Amino acid sequence: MTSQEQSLHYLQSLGYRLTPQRLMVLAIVAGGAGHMGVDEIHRQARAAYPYLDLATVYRTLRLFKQVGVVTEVDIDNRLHYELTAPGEKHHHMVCRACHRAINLSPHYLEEFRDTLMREFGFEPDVEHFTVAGRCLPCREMAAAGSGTAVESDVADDGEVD
Amino acid sequence: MTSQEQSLHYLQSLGYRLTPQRLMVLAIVAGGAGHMGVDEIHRQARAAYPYLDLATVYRTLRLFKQVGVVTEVDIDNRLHYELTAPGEKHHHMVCRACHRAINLSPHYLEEFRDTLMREFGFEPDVEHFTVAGRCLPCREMAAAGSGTAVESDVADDGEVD
DNA sequence: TATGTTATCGCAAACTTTTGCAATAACTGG
DNA sequence: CCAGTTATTGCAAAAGTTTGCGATAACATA
Repeated sequence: MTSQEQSLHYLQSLGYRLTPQRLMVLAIVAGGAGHMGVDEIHRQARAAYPYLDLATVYRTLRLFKQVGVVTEVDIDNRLHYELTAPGEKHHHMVCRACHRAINLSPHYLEEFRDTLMREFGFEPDVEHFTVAGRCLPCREMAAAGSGTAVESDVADDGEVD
Repeated sequence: MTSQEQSLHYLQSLGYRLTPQRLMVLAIVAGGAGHMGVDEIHRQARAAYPYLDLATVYRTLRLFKQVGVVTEVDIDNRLHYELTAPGEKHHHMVCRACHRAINLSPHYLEEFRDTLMREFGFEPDVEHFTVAGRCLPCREMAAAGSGTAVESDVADDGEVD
């Protein structure tokens, strides 16, 4: 059985119902390469199933995230989702200049997690983790010229309002 | 000169203008104990200056954060701000069950930051950092009974929709 | 297969945060 | 102290996300 079918089975075992909307959203997220924006998921889903509401897409993705089927990434204040690949789990570093997301192996977080557990009894959600910052290309660009490693829209730092 | 006056001076030195709105917001955030929600800041500000718009509050706080005057904390999907205490800088652990924020010394992040810089050239924003997770009281409560260490509203995990 | 229970959906509206724009006010130089 | 420049404001509206609610459909049981 495919990993999609496994996910659906798992949902059902938790008492959630299998609906065409959920199948649809799962298929689309599984089909897309990398993290997809919510609106893109919605647009694709509506192509096949025109009545599917945006709110349903949000609710479905939130559920999928909760049970670990997808991973949520906040990119420039917008939610994005990707299929959780069990076994190749990873975290994200999101550049605040170019908004690209770079994968990060869980290895880099294990020690941090252990420390928090030991010192505070605080159990961090490290099943997924996003760090904001500045990526290498953008930092070099900033050092040299005016700010971003990609040509797209970017609110650079020095500006006023 | 007080730390508030220093902040204002600093803003001016960066070319930003000193407006009554900015003074007001700064005074309120400085006066409040701990992190304050945006609406609470707005409410208090309007008591003394009724025309102050919510958008201005958001813009002002974003500016303050950008220049390092305040620290932003995301608590349960809502922005909160507190005065940045230079010298006693700290990060936050936010419990996803009770939504309380626990302070975290920067010490715990230095090594993580160094690793990311060394391995990826990625410079994480560790001037402020928020980790989501579950605090000790909530975890104990969950192990025993129904989920949260405080009586307030909480979306517990097991529920559906 | 028919029936009951209730999770889920679609819709509309709320909520939080951001943005465009014209009017205003803070700073600058004379 | 006055006039010019332009950052900042208030307002209105957009954008992204969440929520309430009645209707519907998925699952369980008989």
